[in-house]
Amino acid sequence: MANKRTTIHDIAKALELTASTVSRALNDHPKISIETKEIVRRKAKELNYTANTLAASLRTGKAKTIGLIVPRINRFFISNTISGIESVTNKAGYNIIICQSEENLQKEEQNIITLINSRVDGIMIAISFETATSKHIEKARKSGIPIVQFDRIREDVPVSNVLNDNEMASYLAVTHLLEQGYTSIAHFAGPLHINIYRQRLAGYKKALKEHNIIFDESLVFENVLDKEKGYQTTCQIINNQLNVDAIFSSSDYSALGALLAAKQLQVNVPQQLGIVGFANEPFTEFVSPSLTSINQFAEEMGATVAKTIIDQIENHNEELVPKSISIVPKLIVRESSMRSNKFN
Amino acid sequence: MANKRTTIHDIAKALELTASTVSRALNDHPKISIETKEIVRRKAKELNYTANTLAASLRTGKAKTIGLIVPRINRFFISNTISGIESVTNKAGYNIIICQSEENLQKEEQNIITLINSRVDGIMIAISFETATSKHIEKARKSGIPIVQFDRIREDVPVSNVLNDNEMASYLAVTHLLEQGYTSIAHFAGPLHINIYRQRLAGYKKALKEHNIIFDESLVFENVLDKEKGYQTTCQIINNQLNVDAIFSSSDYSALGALLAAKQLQVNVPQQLGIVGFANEPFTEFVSPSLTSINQFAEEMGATVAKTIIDQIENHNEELVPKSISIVPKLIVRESSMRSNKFN
DNA sequence: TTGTAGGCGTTATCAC
DNA sequence: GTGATAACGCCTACAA
Repeated sequence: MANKRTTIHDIAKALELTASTVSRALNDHPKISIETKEIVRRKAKELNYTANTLAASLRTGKAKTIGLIVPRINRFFISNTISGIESVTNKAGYNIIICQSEENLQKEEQNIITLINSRVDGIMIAISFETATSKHIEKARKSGIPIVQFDRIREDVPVSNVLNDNEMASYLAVTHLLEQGYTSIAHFAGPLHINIYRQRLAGYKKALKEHNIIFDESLVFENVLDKEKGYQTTCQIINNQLNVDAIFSSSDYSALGALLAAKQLQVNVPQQLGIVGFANEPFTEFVSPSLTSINQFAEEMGATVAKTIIDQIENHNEELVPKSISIVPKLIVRESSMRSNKFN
Repeated sequence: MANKRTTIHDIAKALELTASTVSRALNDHPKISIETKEIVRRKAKELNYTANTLAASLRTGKAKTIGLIVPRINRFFISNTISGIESVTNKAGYNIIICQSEENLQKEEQNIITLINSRVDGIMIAISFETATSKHIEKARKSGIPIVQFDRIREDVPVSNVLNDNEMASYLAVTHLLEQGYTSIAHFAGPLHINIYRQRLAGYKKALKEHNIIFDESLVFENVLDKEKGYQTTCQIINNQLNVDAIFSSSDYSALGALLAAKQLQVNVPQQLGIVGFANEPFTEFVSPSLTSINQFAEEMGATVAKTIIDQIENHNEELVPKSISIVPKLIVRESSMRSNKFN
């Protein structure tokens, strides 16, 4: 086993050169002769030299590493976003260090500290459900480290964001339901202290308003994001004979729960109940009836996030103006909301 | 903006101490008085000090960082594995740097170099489809860096592995089909130069043998892993009237393709055709009929991978004996393979 | 075109 | 219990 790794000094010694020359040769410095570069490279390979990025980073102050904080890695949307991020960062020569907050504020705060200690060149973050403060992000920002927020963000932190246009997405979804002849649309919302769920609600309201339908608060069910909640809430709606002929859900999972409840209670989807979910999870295509949903272009979002932070890192204008980049999601119409086909 | 970050020297100066003392105080060194520790900590907080892990790593030779190479992050099984890994590494104070090989050998080789340059303390890897050589992994291993392979591995590299017991899983699945009265079972395999697909085939053969069914090579379809391939292959099987009454697939996606083909060609599942997939993707539960599959306990696998590499890093016995850890997956029986209920 | 010297921020090893 | 000093491996003025 190689007890000690070869350094540029070893190469220098073997070649009767100095470490500086070796360093420059390896970095393809213009003022080093081609021959020197050649022999240095050859020797490096021969001695199994591998550069020590750590030392270089310490010296240059640039770690060529970007931190990423997400609530959970194993979510369809998130993992696809990460995939998009990695593709871009990798090409640009950056590593990414990934942390999960596990929807926990304390872990998120700890993650930020860890990343700062690792001297990452920037931080990309999607906040946890619990994150109802901006202190930790502000602290990082004030320390001068580039930050980009995405998807779930704190709107009071003046940094660049990459977001889906959630309001537009909802608007499209609800408009679609209205055009299909549904008139009394319930909404399954998430926690409304999180931007994305607030925006989805806003789009829902906007579409209603445009169709002169009065917003009925009792049709908004907060915190209905998983299958069970969706199932229970839908059972309630049906059993209590609430006047509801469609559901627009902020989550495909609760939409699925709605579907299962309807099936069980013999309510026909889409005839008696239209359903639209959110996120275009893979299963939406395969359930029966297939589930109308919103495709969020996660990989593209990830790529945009990565490009934004890299741009910020490399063109570090002191007076950086935060950008807000919006990606327009797409409504994917499927069976669960297609009533008109059969009627018209 | 903080032009320069505070260092232990700044703290030392402010307190009329030396950097060594500050360093020791911050690291809770036993020989530093409690009072000193207190004032140092206070001052550190006051000056917004954040430790520079880079410098410490350079000095100690330990980066407290582990590299992870996977084919793609955005796969259900992989992202869940990563989640399990992160939970463990985080708790143990390690960062993880994630790279995607994108099923590409060249990228995988590059990833290894990058990780070595970053002086990671260890590497966890699941190889790409293209990886038909072990050179790059061997090179890393010989350089003395701890490596753990998982899921998709090169069997000729003498390092520790964490694997699903794919053979057992297949065996369970096929035995289940046989017990349901299916007698002529086709197998959708993956590329057979990859261990997991070879093992799945082996389990398939073993179950057949035990039931005295002669293995028929023409019923094994290699490289049928996605929905389209599954669909096409199943259409072929049905249209050519091959004598097949069940399909055991190495992938839920091709199993889904089989399901769709059967539906379209009016072949009843499970009565005329039993189907079992692999991986227990979320959609398997929701398609109709629901799909029998194999649950792989990805998070647990990830946790095991992380524990294994950390153990190896921290108890670095020169003569380390590679371990092979096997996790037994679970057969999840659903509608697509339950014929007996209706017959018996 | 190459060499010299110094420092990035820590920590380890001696001293005292 | 604390201080002085050197070293981890690399990069970069500045000098030659």
